[in-house]
Amino acid sequence: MSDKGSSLLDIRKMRILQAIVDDYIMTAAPVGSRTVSKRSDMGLSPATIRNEMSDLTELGFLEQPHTSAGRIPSEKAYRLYVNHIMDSAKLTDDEADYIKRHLDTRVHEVGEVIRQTAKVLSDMTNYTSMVMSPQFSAMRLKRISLIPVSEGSAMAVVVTNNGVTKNAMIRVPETLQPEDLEKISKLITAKLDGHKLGEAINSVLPMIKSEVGEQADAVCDMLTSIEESLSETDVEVVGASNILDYPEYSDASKARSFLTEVESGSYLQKVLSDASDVEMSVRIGTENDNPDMKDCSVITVTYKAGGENIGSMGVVGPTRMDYGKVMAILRYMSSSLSDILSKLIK
Amino acid sequence: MSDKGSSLLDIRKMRILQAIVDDYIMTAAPVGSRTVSKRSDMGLSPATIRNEMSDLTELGFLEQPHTSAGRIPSEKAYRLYVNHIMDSAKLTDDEADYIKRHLDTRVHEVGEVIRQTAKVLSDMTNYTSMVMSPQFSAMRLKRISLIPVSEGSAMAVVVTNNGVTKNAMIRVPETLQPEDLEKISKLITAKLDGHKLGEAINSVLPMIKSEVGEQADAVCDMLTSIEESLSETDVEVVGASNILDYPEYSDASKARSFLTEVESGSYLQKVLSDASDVEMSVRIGTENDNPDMKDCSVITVTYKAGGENIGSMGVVGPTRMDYGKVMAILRYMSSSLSDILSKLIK
DNA sequence: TGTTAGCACTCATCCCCTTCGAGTGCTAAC
DNA sequence: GTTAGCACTCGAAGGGGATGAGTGCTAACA
Repeated sequence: MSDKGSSLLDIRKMRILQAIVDDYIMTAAPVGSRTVSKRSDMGLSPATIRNEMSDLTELGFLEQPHTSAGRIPSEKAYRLYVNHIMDSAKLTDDEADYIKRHLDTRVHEVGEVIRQTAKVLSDMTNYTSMVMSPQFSAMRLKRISLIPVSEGSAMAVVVTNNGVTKNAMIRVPETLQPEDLEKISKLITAKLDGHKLGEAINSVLPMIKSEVGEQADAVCDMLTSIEESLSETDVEVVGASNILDYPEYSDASKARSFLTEVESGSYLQKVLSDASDVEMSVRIGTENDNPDMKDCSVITVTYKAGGENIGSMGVVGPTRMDYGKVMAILRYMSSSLSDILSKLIK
Repeated sequence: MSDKGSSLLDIRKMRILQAIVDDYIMTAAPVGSRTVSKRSDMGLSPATIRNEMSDLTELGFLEQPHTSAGRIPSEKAYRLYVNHIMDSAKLTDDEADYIKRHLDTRVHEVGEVIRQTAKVLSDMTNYTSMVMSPQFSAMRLKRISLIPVSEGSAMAVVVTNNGVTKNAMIRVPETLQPEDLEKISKLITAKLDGHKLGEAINSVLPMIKSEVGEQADAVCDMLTSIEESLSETDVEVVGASNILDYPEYSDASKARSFLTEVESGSYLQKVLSDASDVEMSVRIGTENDNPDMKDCSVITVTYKAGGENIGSMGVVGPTRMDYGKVMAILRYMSSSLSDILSKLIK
């Protein structure tokens, strides 16, 4: 049996597989030949479907929980479904409306927008949503202000040229006076203006050094720890408890390990970071290299501001996820968020 | 039968009740007379215990799931237990050690300390923990810096005299230039220095007004929205999924409503705010005026800095909670956190 | 040669029934 | 007042059918 790539199933098998996946996504119950025969309007008898399903099982697209149950899709099936089969759903007018109404464009702070986005995403999909805040590494700086907090520590407020801000507590030499910090702020703001922080450290720092004289080392340390702080990305996760609505997580220990993993956030953060350059990515089941997520799928999209990718967001749910709907929602949300941010941060 | 206040059970009933509550807290299973007779070294036969248990049931301290099961404590019993019966446990050396090792005193940022505290609290108790960040209303200001972000918006960084910081994005008139903001920052910092923000708005504002002339209204608006932002208290919640370890939450829908409530955070925030003046408070079951929390108990303590209460933290778990241990841990953590903050923010 | 009806077979689920045992409440004796 | 004894209760656990959804195979059909 020659397997010239999994996409080369004949049309009929494709349609049967689609019917099975669609049904299983809705019901979470193994799908039998009779059901397929009735639901897919192909005019084939259950017996014929059975033969095809048997083939599909042999090819690894279907699995049988036990002899006399129906079939459930394998990961391979979901992969094929996502890549080649599924109807790429359009949002209904109601759904688009809902998003428009709940993403309040009057909000004027980036963090608030991020939180709203996560909330809407989770409410609409009924899965767990996550939204990464815009990444600084891609943005150009406008200003860095050092504000004295106590002897030996200061808060650095970094503002980008598109109006996103972030703060970092840093240590400063105790000898530095508030006025010194103000001077340094002005100096590094003048020098860094328009650069990205990462490159600034290398190319601009030497120039700064020559001007600050004895405080050169201190300034260098400060910039380094600012850069460190800024490279930490915040992720807003909402709706983790939605997972309990799905029967595959009715087992408390499975739910527990999912929720613990989500609460720690480290894996999700990694996925979002990794996905920050592909427009849309889908990880199905064990494609997540994390055993706690082996029964989950994670779908991410990037969002932009000023034509550049500056962050990503996504949805986590059971592998039996409504891929079409979620992908449609994510696409729409991505462009909504990009619009809002572009306006917000000009 | 005269009931002169629930605390007036005779000694023997108290000890029996204690044995039952202790056992039930450990096992989550109804406790029978034989068990009590064996475990409590009172040298009484099961039959005698049965008579007492019957009385305790009549008095409302015990409940019977069904005729042939043992008894479980009622809320009233937990209340009595907490108020009058339980041994106020001491931490073991191991536990105290664990806290010392994991509350890193070298951390120099308040938010980080809060997060660590919540993590340790949840890890040690295996319940859900929550820690409120220090409240600004009680603290005196040292500095307010306005940093231009984009036309029409600025970030206000507020620093208290004990080194706690918080930021707020605010709108500013588009006509204001960066230099104006700098001037205003210096002015309000000079005037507000040492005052609490709330009182400052009323007493200091008039003075400021006279000095800023035409910008008086703008400054007033700015201060008002800063005050608004600062009065929002952040709560760090950790370990929500721990609840799934307890059999009383093996029912998915119960777990779901608990987790949803916790995720929203609004009730917990309310509890922490309400509890901010009593050293330790315990809410058992329906004493929480929130139906989703009717099977939970919430214990809170306050923490201090510079001798003043500036925040609170707590633990949420099933009513069958290890009150003695949790209260001991909270007491210890409260003083640890107070110490750390007092040092950190001098 | 692909499609279909027919049929025996499998196996999880449901329901009923029994058994088991932990626990109670009552009574009578110590 | 305390305790042993005993009948009674009732949930939990376990053991069959009965049910029915679904399969795979075979033989007939177009």
